[in-house]
Formats: sequence, C-alpha cells, structure tokens
Amino acid sequence: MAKVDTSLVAHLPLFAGVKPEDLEEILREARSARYPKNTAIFEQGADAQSFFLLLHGHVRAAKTTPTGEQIVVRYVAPGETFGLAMAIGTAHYPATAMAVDDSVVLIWPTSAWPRLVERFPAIAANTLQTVGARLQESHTRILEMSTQQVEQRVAHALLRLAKQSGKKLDHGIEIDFPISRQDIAQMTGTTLHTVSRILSGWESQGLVESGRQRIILRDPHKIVLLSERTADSGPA
Amino acid sequence: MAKVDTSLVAHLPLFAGVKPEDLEEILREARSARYPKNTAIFEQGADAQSFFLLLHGHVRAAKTTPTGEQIVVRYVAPGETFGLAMAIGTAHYPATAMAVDDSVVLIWPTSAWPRLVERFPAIAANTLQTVGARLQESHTRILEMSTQQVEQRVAHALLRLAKQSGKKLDHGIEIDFPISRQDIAQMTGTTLHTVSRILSGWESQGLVESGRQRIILRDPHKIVLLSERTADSGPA
DNA sequence: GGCCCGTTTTGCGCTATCGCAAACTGCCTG
DNA sequence: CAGGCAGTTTGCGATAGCGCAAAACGGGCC
Repeated sequence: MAKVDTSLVAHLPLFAGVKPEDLEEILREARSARYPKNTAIFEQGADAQSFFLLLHGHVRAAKTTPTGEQIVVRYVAPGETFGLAMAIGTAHYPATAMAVDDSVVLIWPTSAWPRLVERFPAIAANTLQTVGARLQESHTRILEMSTQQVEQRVAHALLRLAKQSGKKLDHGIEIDFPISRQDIAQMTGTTLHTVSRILSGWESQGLVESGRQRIILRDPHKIVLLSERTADSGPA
Repeated sequence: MAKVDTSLVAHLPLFAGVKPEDLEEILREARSARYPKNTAIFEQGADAQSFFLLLHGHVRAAKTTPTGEQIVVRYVAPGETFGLAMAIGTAHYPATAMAVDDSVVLIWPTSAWPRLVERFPAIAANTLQTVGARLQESHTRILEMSTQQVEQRVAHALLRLAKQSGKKLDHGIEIDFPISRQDIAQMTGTTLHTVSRILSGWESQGLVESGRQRIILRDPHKIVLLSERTADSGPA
C-alpha cells in the first residue's frame, strides 16, 4: 500500500487542529486508490462502506431521479472530502461519484468514523463546517434557480468552477477538467441545447473559448457582469 | 427567567446521547423568549450572536437576493434548531428568521457553542446529522426544480409540509401554520399567480380545501399521484 | 489514415409559465 | 359596522426555454 505523507494533507481543513502525530495515526487507517478517468467510485443507493478524501484529480457527484434524469450535485476538487454518507446519518450513498479525470483518493472504512470522531473531535467540528458550507452553496443554487434566467445561472456556474478549479492561462482561465455542455446543463437546471446556444453566443462575443469538454473563460470580468445582469437591466 | 424542564427537550435529536444531568447544565446556559406572530427573530446578514431551538410555534427561514427577491429556505418546526450560523462557520446569519405563529424559543449565545461542543461531543455529531439531512433536502429540492414541472413541485412541497407540520383532521390534513400562496411560490421557485391557479384547479377537483393562508389536503393520496406524474405520463 | 461514436451546433415550432392588470374576498381594525 | 388592506383569483398576452430532429464536428482507436 502506498504510504501517504502527512505533509500532503496536514494543511487541509478536515485536519485543522489535529496534531501531526495524531494525523499519522488517522492516515494509518486509510488506504489509497486510483480511479481512472470515467470510472465510478461509488453508486447512488449503494451501501456506504467508505468515505473519501480526494488527493488528485476531479470527481463529479451526481444524483439520478427514478425516471433517469440526472443533476450534478457538485464537482469535488483535490483536498475535499466526499461520500460522507454515514457522518451525516445515511447508510447509503445519496449520489453517484465518478472520476472525471484520473484520480487518487484516500479511503477510510465507514466503521472508522465513530472512532475517529471520538478520538479527534476536531474532525467532527471541521466536517460540520464543510457540510455547512455545502448547505449554503445549495441554498444559493436554489436561490439562483428560483430568481435568475438560464444565462445568468450558467455564468455563475462557470465562475464558480473557475474559482474552484481554474487554471490561469495568459489568455484566460481554463476549467481544469473535462466538462461537457450536458454537465453544465445538469448543474444549472437546463438542457444541453440551451447551454450550447449560450456558449456559442459568448464565443462569438469573445467571452469564452470552448470546445469538446473544454472551456476557457477569456473575459471573466464581462462574465461577472453578465451573471449580475437582471432580466430587465441594460440592453441585450 | 422561565425554567425549562429537561423532559421537554430530552428526546430531541440534538440531545441524543446526552446524559440528563448534563442536559441540565446545557439548558442553564440558555434563555427562552417568545416571539409574536410576524416578528423577526434575526435578519439575514446580522451578526450571529445566538443560536436557537424552537420549542413552540413555527418559524420561516428566508433568503433575499440583492434585488429583493425572496425564497423560503425552510419552515422550522418545534424541536428543530435554527440560526446555527457559527456552528457551520459563518459570522453572519445567511437568512432571515421570522415567526409565522406565536413562537417560543430557547436561545444560546453563539459564544457558548465551542464550549458545549467540547464538553459534549455528541452535540457536534448530532448537529452534523441534522445539517447533513438538510443538505440532502436541499439537493432533493434542486433535483425537483431541475426536472419537474411546477405542479409536481407544489405537490411535493405541500406533502412535505403536511408531513412535517400536518394536523390530522377527519376530512384531511391541515398545514398547521399560516402559509400563503406567495410562501409556496417561494418554496417551489414559481409565482404566487401560478400557485393560485394550481390550487384553484385542485380545489375544484376536491383534492384540497384552502383559503386565506390556510391549506387542507383533502386527498393526500391523489396528491402523491400528482407529485409522481411526469410530464408525459397519463392524461390530465 | 480512416472510421466510428460521443459531443456540439443549429433550426423550428410549441407550451408551460411568467408578467401585468384588475377585480374580488375575507379579516381585522377602528 | 364600515372601511381598508393583505391575500387571492382570474384573464390575457408575451416569451424564455424546451423538445425534437438533423447535421456538423472532432478525437481517439484500430
């Protein structure tokens, strides 16, 4: 089993307030694994046997309805935890996690959680904070879906992705993992057709440059303006 | 200050795993207060100086956009906590809490939280579970807003309210606090006009009975069927 | 180097839902 | 008991965005 160096993870929010020697102990309970691009890490509804910390790569968490429609719950960036089902009181994963890029994760057995929390209460507090932050993001998303038009929502979504996983280029910011129009549609509650039309429009105005599962924000500032424009403010 | 009997709150999820004598100590740090109908308990953006446990009544948590639109984040039922801003890492309340009925709450100063969590780690774990449950509900709501039509969303919203705060009558289930079409619109991402039209339709089919800030589900089962109907399934 | 498949683009009609406006109703207040 | 007001109902366009269909594109695989 690959040994994980504590220095790689010591600075993560999850381990804030945990002493280095304790961290060592915590990591001893984990194993690491690699998931190639486009492989599932766990499936919605499956027994939550493990929880995860993403070390490298990108993971998409998506939820599927009984009728087959999907939404993207979030993209997981390196350093973030996911699959915390049992920490929040569920025996089954509420979503499917899929590696969108070759990814490396740390894996703890679910059964380790109660013990870890008891020995290192800071972990529970830290997790509470992250889950709280995610709750707030969800509320923001609901607010946007309720009050904004599709174009604004797409703008917000791209800006958020750029902030979380943007790679600075000299001619803009590139979203650092493969993402399709369909994915963006599933993040914003619209259809891939509409997303495609919007991006085409932006491309012709020089706001973005995009292609197959690839998006570069060429003019983030103008996109911010777009994201703030209300239905009736300003000209088209 | 009114003394709160431990037996009133001992069974709440928040205090699961807390010993009765400890509970006593916890309650000593709280004060109780009464908020008349339609008074604000805290305002979005204000310093999070306290967190709350609702003992009696009903509280609406709502979020407002810079442009003045509102959404209802949730309705708080007796026994639930709210205003946990700092527990989840925010110094300011992310929403406004308003008593929709005469309400009684327990209030702890925010400053008590770290101490409580340290002395009674179960509280952090319990809170993590509730926040996790709310996160899941938010995701469900996003899923609904993305994939369902307004009528289905309204049906789901009413069923959820009935489950959480329904009063059984012999001729149906009444939602046990004043709630307007506007409120429902703000829960489902639509307009009060559309909600009004939908409820009128249902009323003429005998599914509901409703009036000024009052809704009775006369035929919950049929409403469940409605909530499950997809855009193309079955006749209108 | 060519083929195949997943992704993207684009056109076109359709409709669920919004937005505005106006009338109505039932409560609560004075 | 009258009046006023918040909440509700309803009508009537207007339209953003969907849904379907088809074509174009681009990358990777053999």
